[in-house]
Amino acid sequence: MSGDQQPLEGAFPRRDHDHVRCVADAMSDAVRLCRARGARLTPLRTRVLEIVWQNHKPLGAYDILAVLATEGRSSAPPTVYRALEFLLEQGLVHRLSSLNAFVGCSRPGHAGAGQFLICRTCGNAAELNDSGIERAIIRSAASQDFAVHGHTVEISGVCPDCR
Amino acid sequence: MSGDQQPLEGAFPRRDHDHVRCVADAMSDAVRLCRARGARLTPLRTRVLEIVWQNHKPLGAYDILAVLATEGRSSAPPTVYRALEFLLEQGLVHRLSSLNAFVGCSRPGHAGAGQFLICRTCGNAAELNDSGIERAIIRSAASQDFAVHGHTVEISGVCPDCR
DNA sequence: GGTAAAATGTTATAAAGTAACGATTTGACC
DNA sequence: GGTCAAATCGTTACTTTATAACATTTTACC
Repeated sequence: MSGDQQPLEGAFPRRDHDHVRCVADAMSDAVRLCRARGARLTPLRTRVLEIVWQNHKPLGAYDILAVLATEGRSSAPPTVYRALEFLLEQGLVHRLSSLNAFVGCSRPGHAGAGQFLICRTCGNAAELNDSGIERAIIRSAASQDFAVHGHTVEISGVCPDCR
Repeated sequence: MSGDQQPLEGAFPRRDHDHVRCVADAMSDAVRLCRARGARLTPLRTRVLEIVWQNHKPLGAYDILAVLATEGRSSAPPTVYRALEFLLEQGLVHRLSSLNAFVGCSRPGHAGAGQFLICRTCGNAAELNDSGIERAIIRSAASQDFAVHGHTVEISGVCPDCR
C-alpha cells in the first residue's frame, strides 16, 4: 500500500528540467482535449493557459491580468476570471485555495482533484495524484459516515532543490 | 493501519448533540490553556471565540464583525482579524482556506493541523485528526524528497444527518 | 447573410484582508 | 499607590481577490 501513480522521475519540477517541453506538452494536451470535447479553446483562453504555465509557481488572477495588460489586450478582472473558469471546468488548471492562485494541471484528462506540494522557499508547486492519500481520506470519511465529493489537499514545505 | 484518534462517537456534529456543552467545553478549555501558557484571553478574544463556537458552521471574519456590531462594540475589520490571529496562534480556532472562514478547534492543545469534513448541504464542519491521512501525506511527500511543514486538508461532501 | 448562442468588453461593486498610527489598558517594578 | 513599557484595542484608509450586470462582438449553423 504505497502512494503510486506518480511519474517515476518525481513530481516536483527541478531547476534543470526542460520547461519549454512542459509548456509545449501542456498546450498540445489542452488543444487535443478541447477538440475531443468540442470545448472552445479560444485565443484568450489559450493565452491565459500559457501564462499560467510560464513557470511552476501558482499565479494570482491579477498577475495574469497584468501580463495580459502588457500585451495590449484590453483587460479587466472578469476577462481573466472567465478564462480561468473555463480552464478549471476543463481540468486544465487548478486553484490552490491556500494561495488564492492558479497552476497548470499536470495530468489533464485524468479524474480527481489531485494533491499539491507547495515549496515555501521557491514558491513552486507540484501536483500529485496519490492513491494512498485518496484512500486514506475516503476511509477516514467513511468511518464518519461522510460521503466525499471532493477534497483540497495542499501540503506546504520545502522542495528537493531548496533543501 | 486505520485512521484512529477520533472520538469514538464520531466527529461530525449531529443535529441532536448537546451544543451548549460544546461551547462550555471549548470555553473552559480555552481558559485553562491560556492560563497555563500565560496567554491573555481578553474579553474581546473570549467573545470572538464564543461567536465562532455559536454553531459548527465555519464563520467569515465579517460575519463575526457583524455580530460584534450588534453588541455595541466598536468594530472594524482589524478588531476581528487580530482576535482571530491570537486564537489561531493558540490553536483555539482553525481557518478553512477553501471557505475563507473560521471554525473552533475541537482538540485545542493537541499538535497538528487537522483535517476537515465540510458538509455542502448543512454547512457544518468537523475536525479530524486522522493519523492514516497524515501518514499517507508524509509518505507521499517523502517519496518526492519533499520536507513537509504543514498541510491543508479540506474534504467536501455530505454529512451523516444530511444523507 | 441572418440569427441565436457563446464569448468578450466594460463599469461598477462586493468580499476578504492588511498597514499604519494613535489611544487605552495592563502588568511588572519601584 | 505611582510610573513606565508593552500589549491590546480603536480608527482610518487601503490593498487584494472576486463577482454582478449589461453592452458589444464573435462564432457556428442554417
